[in-house]
Amino acid sequence: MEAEKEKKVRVRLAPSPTGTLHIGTARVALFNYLFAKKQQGVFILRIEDTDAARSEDRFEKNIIEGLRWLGIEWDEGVISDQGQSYIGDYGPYKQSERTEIYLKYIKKLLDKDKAYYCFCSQEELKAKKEYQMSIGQPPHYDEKCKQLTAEEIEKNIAEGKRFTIRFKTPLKKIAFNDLVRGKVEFDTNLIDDFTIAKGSKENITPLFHLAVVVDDQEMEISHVIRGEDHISNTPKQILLQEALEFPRPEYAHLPLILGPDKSKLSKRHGAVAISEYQQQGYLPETMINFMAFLGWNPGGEKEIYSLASLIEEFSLDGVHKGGAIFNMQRLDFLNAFYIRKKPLMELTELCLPYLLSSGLIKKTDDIVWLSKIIQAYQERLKKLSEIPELVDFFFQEIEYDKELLRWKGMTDEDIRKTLDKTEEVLEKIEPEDFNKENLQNIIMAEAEAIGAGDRGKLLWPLRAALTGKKASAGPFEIMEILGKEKTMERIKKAKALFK
RNA sequence: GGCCUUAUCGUCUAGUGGCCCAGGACGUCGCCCUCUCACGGCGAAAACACGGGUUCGACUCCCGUUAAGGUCACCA
Repeated sequence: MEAEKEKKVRVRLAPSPTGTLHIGTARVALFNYLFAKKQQGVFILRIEDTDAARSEDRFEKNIIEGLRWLGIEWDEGVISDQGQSYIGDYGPYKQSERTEIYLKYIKKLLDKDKAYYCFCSQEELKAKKEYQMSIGQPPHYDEKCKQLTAEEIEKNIAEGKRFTIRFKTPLKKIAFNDLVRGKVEFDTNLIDDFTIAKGSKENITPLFHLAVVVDDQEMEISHVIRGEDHISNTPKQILLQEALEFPRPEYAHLPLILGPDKSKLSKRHGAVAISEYQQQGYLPETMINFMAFLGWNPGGEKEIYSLASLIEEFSLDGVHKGGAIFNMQRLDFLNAFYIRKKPLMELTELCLPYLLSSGLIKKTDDIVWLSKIIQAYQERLKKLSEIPELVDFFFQEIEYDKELLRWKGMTDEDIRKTLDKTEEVLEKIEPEDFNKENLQNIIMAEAEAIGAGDRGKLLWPLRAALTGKKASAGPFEIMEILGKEKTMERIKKAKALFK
C-alpha cells in the first residue's frame, strides 16, 4: 500500500471522436483533471479512434475545443486536430496511429494460445444471438472457431476471408477494488470470448478492450477514472491485463448523469454537447461548478467553487455511488450568478457575438456605450443568448401596443396628460444632465405629485414608452443610455397614440 | 431475462451510532423592497423507500423486499 502511494499519478481521458463532447464525458474529464492536479499527477488526453468508420475529425476538434473552453488542460496528449501533434513521450496519443503497438500484443496473445481467429460472419452471429435471446438465454459467442486447426486458419486467411480475433476467456472469478464502490466481483462464466481485433490479411485493427489495456499499460496509467457504464468492461480488461502480464491500475467508476426520467442522460433529454451549452451562453465557470457537484461535493455548505478551489478540495472519497439527475434550473441559477459576478467589460465582450449575429449592432459600435446597456441588464441575464431580445429596443424603433402603455385603469386622457407632463419636465433638463441620478430625482418628485400615492401612473407609461416592453430595466438608466433626443422622440411617438 | 450497482425534501446534497422530531442550495409558495422584470431581505411547505435484525440507542451497521439504473456489438 505504501509503495502504491509512491507511484506517480497518471490518469487519462479517452474519448472516441464519434460525437461532440458530451457533458458526461466532460465531467469525467473534470474529475480526472481534478484528481491529477490534486496529486501533482499527469492528466492525459488520448483519442480512441480505432473505429475508423464512425470517427470524424470534426468531433475530435469539438472535443479538444470544448475541453479548452472549460479550462481543463491536459499535460500529455493530442494538442491539435491538424495532423500528428502531441505533447508527451509515449508515442502518438491517437489510437489510429498506434496500430503497430497493438499488433505486437495481439501476436503475443495468439502465440501464447490466449486468443484465436474467428471467421464467423456477422449474419451468422446475429442469428445465433437472436435465437439465444428468444429462449431467454444471455447472448454468448458459441466458440465455434475455437477448435479450428492451423491449416484451416491459414487457408481462410490466405483466401482473404475477414476475421476477428477473440480472447479465450478463462473461467474464474475477478474481483477488483473500486475506489468509489469498494469491492466489485464478477464471474467470468458470464463473459464470452470477446473480440479484441478485426480485419483481414492486409489490415488488422484492434478493438476497444485490447487498445485500452495496451495503452493504459504503455502510458503507465495509474488510475482509470471513468463512467459507471464501463464497470462491466472492467473484468474483461483485467483478464487481458493478466494474460499480458500487465500490472493492474486502480479503478474508480463515477456515477452517471441522469435525465429527469432517471435514465442515462442522452440527446432525447435535450442538449448534451458542451458546445451547445457554450452557444446558449452558459459560462465555463458555470459548467465546471455544476458538473463538479453532480455526484460529488466537498462536504461543507459552500457551493460556489472555481476550478482552482475545486482542485484544493477534490477527493475521490466524496464521490457518490448513485447517479445524479441533471437539474436545468440549478444550471440557470449558477449561470445567472456567475454573470452577475463578471466584470462589466468582460461580460460586454461575451455578449458581443450574440448582439452581432442578431443584427442589432455593428462591429464599429461604441463599446463603452454598449457596456452601459449590458450593465443595465447584468442582473437580469440568465444566459448570454438572451441578451438580444432583452435590449433590442435600444437599437430599434418601437412599434407600440397601445394597451401596454395603460396603467391600472387609466383612461386615454389620463395617459396623455401624464405623458405630456413627463415630456414637459424632461424638456427642461439639459442633455448633459441626462443622467440616472438627476433624472431619478426630478421624475420621482413628479411621479409623487401626479400619482398621489401611485407612482405607477407616471412611471409605467414612461417606461413602456421608452421600451415597448412590459418588463425591463428601470426608466432612469434607460433614459440615460438613450440620451435626451431619443427619449423625447419615443415619448412623443407614444403620446400620439392617445390624441 | 442474466450479471453488476444504487436508494435522505420535487432536484443537487450534508449527515460515517447519540450533536438530527434531519442542515444547506436550486426550485416552489408567502411577505418586504418596487412602475415592471430582475436583484436583495425575511419566512414557509417539503425527505431518511419498506420490513426484519444488531445495539442502551439507528438516517447511519447486517439481512431481505421493493423500486430504479447500468451492461450484455466485428461501438467506445
